[in-house]
Amino acid sequence: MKSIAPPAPAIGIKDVARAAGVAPATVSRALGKGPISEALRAQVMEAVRATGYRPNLAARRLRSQETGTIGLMVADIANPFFTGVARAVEHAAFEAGLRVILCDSDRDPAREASYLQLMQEERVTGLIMAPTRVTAQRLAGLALDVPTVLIDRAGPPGLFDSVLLDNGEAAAGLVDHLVAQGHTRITGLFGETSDTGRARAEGFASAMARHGLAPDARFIPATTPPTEAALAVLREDAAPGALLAANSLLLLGALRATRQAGLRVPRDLALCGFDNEPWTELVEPGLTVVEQPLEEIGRAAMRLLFDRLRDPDQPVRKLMLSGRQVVRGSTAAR
Amino acid sequence: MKSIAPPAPAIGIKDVARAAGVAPATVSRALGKGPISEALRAQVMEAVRATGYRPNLAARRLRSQETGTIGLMVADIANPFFTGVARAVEHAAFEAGLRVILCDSDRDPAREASYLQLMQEERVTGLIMAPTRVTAQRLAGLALDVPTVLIDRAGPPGLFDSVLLDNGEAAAGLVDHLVAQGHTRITGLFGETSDTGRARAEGFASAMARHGLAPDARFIPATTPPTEAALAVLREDAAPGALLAANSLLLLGALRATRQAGLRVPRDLALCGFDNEPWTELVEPGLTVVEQPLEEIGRAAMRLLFDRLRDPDQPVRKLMLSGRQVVRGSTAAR
DNA sequence: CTGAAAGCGCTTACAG
DNA sequence: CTGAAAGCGCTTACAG
Repeated sequence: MKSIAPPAPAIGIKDVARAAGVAPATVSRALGKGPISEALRAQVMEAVRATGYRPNLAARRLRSQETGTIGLMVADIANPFFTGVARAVEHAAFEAGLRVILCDSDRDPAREASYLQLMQEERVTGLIMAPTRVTAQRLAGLALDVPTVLIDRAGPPGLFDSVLLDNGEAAAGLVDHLVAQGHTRITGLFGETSDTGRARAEGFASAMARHGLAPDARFIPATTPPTEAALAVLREDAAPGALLAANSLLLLGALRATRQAGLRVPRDLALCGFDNEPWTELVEPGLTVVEQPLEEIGRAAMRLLFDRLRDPDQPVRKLMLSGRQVVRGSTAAR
Repeated sequence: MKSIAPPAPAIGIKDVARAAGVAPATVSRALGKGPISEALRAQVMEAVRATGYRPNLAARRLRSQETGTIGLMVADIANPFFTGVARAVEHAAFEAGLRVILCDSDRDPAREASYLQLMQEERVTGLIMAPTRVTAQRLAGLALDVPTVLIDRAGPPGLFDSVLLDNGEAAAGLVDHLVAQGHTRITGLFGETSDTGRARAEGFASAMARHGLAPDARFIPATTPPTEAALAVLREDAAPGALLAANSLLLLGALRATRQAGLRVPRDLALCGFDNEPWTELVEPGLTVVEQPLEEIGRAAMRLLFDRLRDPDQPVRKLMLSGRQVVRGSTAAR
């Protein structure tokens, strides 16, 4: 039995040129932006159709030295934050006629290094990346010769364009809201090894101070199960009246802890935190959260990248976007 | 002020060859798999290090006619189903030394067509794709000359390798479970325009018949808000004792409907459906669902693709994976 | 095992 | 506006 698919006839620009009765260069011009008469262009396009020609992007890239490709490196594509950003980046890229190579680092610095190497071999037009803390620090000494925009973490000061949530402002906003609801004993739960956690803790502390309250910030090691961490706090003698969880894992842990402790929200304890994930609306009562503008973060990253490509020498920019406070039942006045 | 980054020195294989005192071909062999003495290889590697050389993948691809690239086309990367599959595909690709180009079709046939064209111009090694129904039908006449594996939808019979959940079996399993809990009046909610919905409806109907029960299957148009659709059913005179929702949107709608109707789950109504999304565990009571093996779907798709590349003439395969039933409070016996 | 030469499929100065 | 020629940076027969 013969193979159905022949071993690829491989139609090239020369075949099209022959079919159209023109030079290969003319075909290239008809397909691209080169100067060409309308008559010849139509003639060429017809030949393209007749031959079923498809440009070979590898050849085009090698010759033109432009890849039209964006690298997108995230820590975990299954995380809704990165998924949302990735979606926006992909869409912006499509509209700009660019391809995106997806790199999921899995929060593994070795994978990040490997992918960084790949991005350079790909000669990507630009890179949008959410580095781990480890890689972010290494970035300074890496001599990355790819225009890069960092998301979620700014990296070494002054070296990379970046876009991130205004974490301090967002945490402060949550404090303001809790205080407005009559709370004074507020405990904040923050990721210990997270830059983002630090930034949120600072906003938390300064807002508490502004209200003349004592900030009770707890830094939770990544190794401690969030539910246990929250439970420990709730069982202290001077248990808080409100809990602010600095990321969705901690918020989920806090919620589970309230259930295990038999506390009613918001009656016994107010609860709020970060990231407007679907489940935060569906639990009863719904949880008050700060929503990150995922779409806008992705689009802004692309915008910064394009600006950088246009003018490589412009000053480095750090774009801070405001979160949106979504108030739900978990912080209702008692 | 001068630019910090010089206009790219562009170190090529010839520069490395000169530094190592060998021919360019030798450098190529040292970097690749060509036969070479250990001494020369070491010599070359040292020169590579010294010069900071990075291979140009566009050139390598053009010459070798191998791109080492996988196209991944999903309907919506923000959908947890596709996110999970994408993650698995990305990881499998990384391990195999392949890159993945992410294509989010946004369920838009025009975008799909555009991306399909791109994949061919990229000369991707293979394509893994979740087509819309429209594109799935067109696929037969498209003369796609890229090895392709379909996910989530099998497409034209016998044309493409595919991997999907055994939807009929999964729906039947849910029916069996409900019946075991004592239910007889079971209504199924299915997406009207969805192939997946059809397959689940068939499993639903045959399982009901097997139990000697009358199947009450409702096909909900995509234009009808899920909550309203479910509410309408719950307000009928002969309201069901159990609801089976064939996708997570319908399940969410059903949940909201029970709340709006003031029904208690599972006391007044049992509820179950598809996709083990985080919120299904967090609502009270937790919802009984069928979990799709996302990781395995992605890995299996890659496996089918590799097999196809190895042997292009082997028969087309349709791989059906079993879902996992996650039983929670929403279907507890009353 | 090693080198010199050809060529992958395009685009782009260079002439006309 | 059009064509002939060169060359992007590699890999791979082809000799030796």
